[in-house]
Order: sequence, then C-alpha cells, then structure tokens
Amino acid sequence: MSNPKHTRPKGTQDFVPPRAEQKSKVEDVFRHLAERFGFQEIVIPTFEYTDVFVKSSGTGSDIVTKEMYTFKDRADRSLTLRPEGTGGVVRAVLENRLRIPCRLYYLGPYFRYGRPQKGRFREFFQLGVEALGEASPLVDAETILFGDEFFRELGISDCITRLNSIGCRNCRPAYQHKLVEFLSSHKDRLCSECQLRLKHNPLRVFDCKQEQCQAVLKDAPKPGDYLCPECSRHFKAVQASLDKQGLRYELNGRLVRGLDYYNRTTFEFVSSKLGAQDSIGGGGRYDYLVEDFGGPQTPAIGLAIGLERTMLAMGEKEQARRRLAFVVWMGDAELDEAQKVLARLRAQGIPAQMDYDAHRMKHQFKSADAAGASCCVIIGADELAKGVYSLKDLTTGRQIQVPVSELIGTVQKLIRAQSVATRR
RNA sequence: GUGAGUGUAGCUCAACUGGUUAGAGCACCUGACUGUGGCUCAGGAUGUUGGGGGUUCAAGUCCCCUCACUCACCCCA
Repeated sequence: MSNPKHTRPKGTQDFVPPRAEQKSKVEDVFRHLAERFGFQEIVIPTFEYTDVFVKSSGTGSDIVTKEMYTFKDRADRSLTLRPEGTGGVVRAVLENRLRIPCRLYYLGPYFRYGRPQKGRFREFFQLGVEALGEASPLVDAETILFGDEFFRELGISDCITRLNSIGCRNCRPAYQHKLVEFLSSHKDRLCSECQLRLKHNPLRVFDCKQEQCQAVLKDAPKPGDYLCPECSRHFKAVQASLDKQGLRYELNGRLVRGLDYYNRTTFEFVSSKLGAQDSIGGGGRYDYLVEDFGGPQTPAIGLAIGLERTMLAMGEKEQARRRLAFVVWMGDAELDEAQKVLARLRAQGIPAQMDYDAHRMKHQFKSADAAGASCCVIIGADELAKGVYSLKDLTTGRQIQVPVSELIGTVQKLIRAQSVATRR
C-alpha cells in the first residue's frame, strides 16, 4: 500500500474481478427490467456544455456551485463532466427531435467533486429512466413500482420507499413563504445551524435532532397541508395507485431532493445497510424542465439509481466457483490432445483454460483451484490408452472417467449443477 | 468546502510510560507427495513502519508539514 507508483485519483474506484462481474449483472437486470417497462436505451455524451447542467440542476444547487468538474477545451468552450443524467437526456430529446411521449433509460458514469465517503464517489455509476410526456399520476406510481421491482429482483429486502409531494409553481412558494415566516418568528428558539438552514433550505429544519427545534416545529405549517387542489389530487392518486398495487411506502414531508427541477411527486429508496448516505435511488416529476430547455410544455418524471450504493445494499456474496473448466495434462505426450480438448470445450461455449507453464500436475491443479475453476478435465497416459478422460469436480473432489464422446455433455451438466447449487 | 479518525509484510493486526536485530495469523513459495487442488506436517521468503523534516544518546512510538485512505457534516446516487 505504501509503494505503488501510480494510484487512482481520489474518489474513483477499480472494479476488480468479482466486483466487475457483479456490476454488469446489476446492469443486466436493470436493462431487462427497463425494457419490460417500455423504456428504450439512450446513450449520450459524458460531458456537455456547462450551461446544460446549470440549466437543469439550477444555479443555486450544490451540484452547480461546488460539485461540478468543469474545464475549458482548447477552443475555450466551457465543458462539464456530467453530474446527473436528466439534463443531458432532455437536451438530447430536443436536439434529436424525438417524438414525445417517449420512455428512455440510460446507464454510465457520472462525476461530482466532493469529499468521498461511504457510498459517495467522485466518479460513480447511475442507472436511470425518464418518461417524457406523460402526466398521469399513474405514471408516477409506475416509476416507483419500477424502482421497487428492480431492488426486489436483486434481493434487496430491507429497502424502504419514501414519498412526498413538493407541490407546483403555485403552491410551493406559498408554503415556503409560510414556513419561513413561521420559523423566523421563533428564530431565537432555533439552534444556530437551523438559523442558517432557515436561509437556504428551510425544509431541512424538520430534520434537526435538537429538542428545542423539534418543539418549535410542533406548531409549524405542515408541507402536506398547503398543496393546491390539483397537486393534492395528483398526490392522492399516486398513493391510491401504490396502495392498489400493494406497494408499501412512507410519507415523508421533508423529502425535498436537491435538484431545482423537481415538482409534485418526489421519492427515494433507502437501505439501512449503507451508513449516512442511505439513499440508493431517487427521483421525481419535473414538469417544467423541457419547457425551460426551450421545448414544448411537457410533463415528465424520472428515476436515478446509484449503482455502487445498490451493490452495497446487496451485501457481499459468497465467492462462488466460476463457470470454468480447467484442462490438466500430464506431459508433452498429452499436450496436443489437451489443446484439442480445450478447443472443443470452447467451441461448445464452455469457458476453458489450461496452464501451459506448469509441468507438474500438482501445479496445474493449484492453478485450477486458484482460478476458481469448477472442474478439471484430466488427460494422462492412462486416459489416452483407454480412450477416456478423467473429470474431477473441484467442489466435491470426486473424480470419474468419461468416454471421449461424452465429455462435453458431462462437463456441461456438471457446471450447470454447480451454478444452481451456489445460487441458493 | 468543514470536522474527526487511521496509515506497520500481499491481507488482518501486535510491539508496555521512546530503548538492542519490528512480530503473529492468514495468504505465498518449497518439500513430505515425479498422476491430483482444498486438509495435515516440516521448512522458507517478505518490510524505505505512507513520505519529508524536527526533538533526542536513541523514534514505529513525541512534534511539525505533506500525501493517502476512512467516517461524518453539507448535500446527494
């Protein structure tokens, strides 16, 4: 740890073998599910002109003020490594004149500059879906259902869904105003931190753990009570749909989301396995954003899932044997035959490998074990004389002889049986 | 951006209030076992104690700087 000459940049990570595979499995589950829900993949640049993100996240947001990787290119254009997905997607939908409504999904790396901690990186991976042009509260419910289904398929059982509505252009400012007014009148009873919160994020005061502040909040105006009739109806319809589909959720009036573009429904998924950064995914409606980008008035809703947080929530899986056969050869006399067998296995879609350097069989078995192979095909003088191969199951240590013609089938059966066994 | 904690072998960690040659387990290599991994036994290799400076007769240990990692705040995936 002390020596390496080159190290990865702060906040980045290497996905070394078992984890890289786990990552792509999660991505596969996401792709299949997204397609089942009618989403189509969109691939857009990893960097955009800076104003795309300034526009989408909001000038005052933390992302824009302190978390963006912004740089000038050689022609002095300001570019930014994407800190979030929605802005670029909206830009691409308009620029390519995609027909709206449309449902899109995407996945890839994102970048935010900040101090790394558990579940937070400077380069991180997100899986997202966006439904543009659908206004129904049933779509909100469906998006939430999508997230829930995704986590369920990955076996994340302790996941809680939080739900809120932050109102619209009309009722949100009115509520904020009322809240600030109320809190200001009790300013002297709030802790110092809350006095600051009052200025830039008054809703956060609800999260304060100080008793004095909680006492003040008892009589504070509640977020839910100030929704306009339309927003209120929308929110109730979302809940009714979720109820009907048996999806459990917690109402949380403080759930605000940090990006300026959200309105009405906001939601997030949290897991207890993560530490302080417990949100594994979140999203909400953004009915004004497309218009803000110069497009037609378009209702929209999206969801973003944090890949590495999802993997944290999944926990460590037991290291299973790989789907891999190892060919063991006895001496130079058997080397040609061994290579033929190797090729036959591969031709049948069975991952196979051999150790050319190890001349002692003992070494070859060690290599097989170290590689995590699930079986060894052994080719020695006895086998060649008898017209068979020996096949050793590395999980049980049992070894059998199979006729040359039955090798492929037997190996396939063995590997399949093992992958079923390790999955339980 | 703010705060706290931790850096000793490939990994997990020891080393009393500064005191001789910095240790152990796991992993690794060799052999017992020239047709068999995991088990057992016997041997073996391994360190600029993250880096730099300072105090001291003497620094892994104390002080300063720096770097890295970790956790938390802010905020979010």
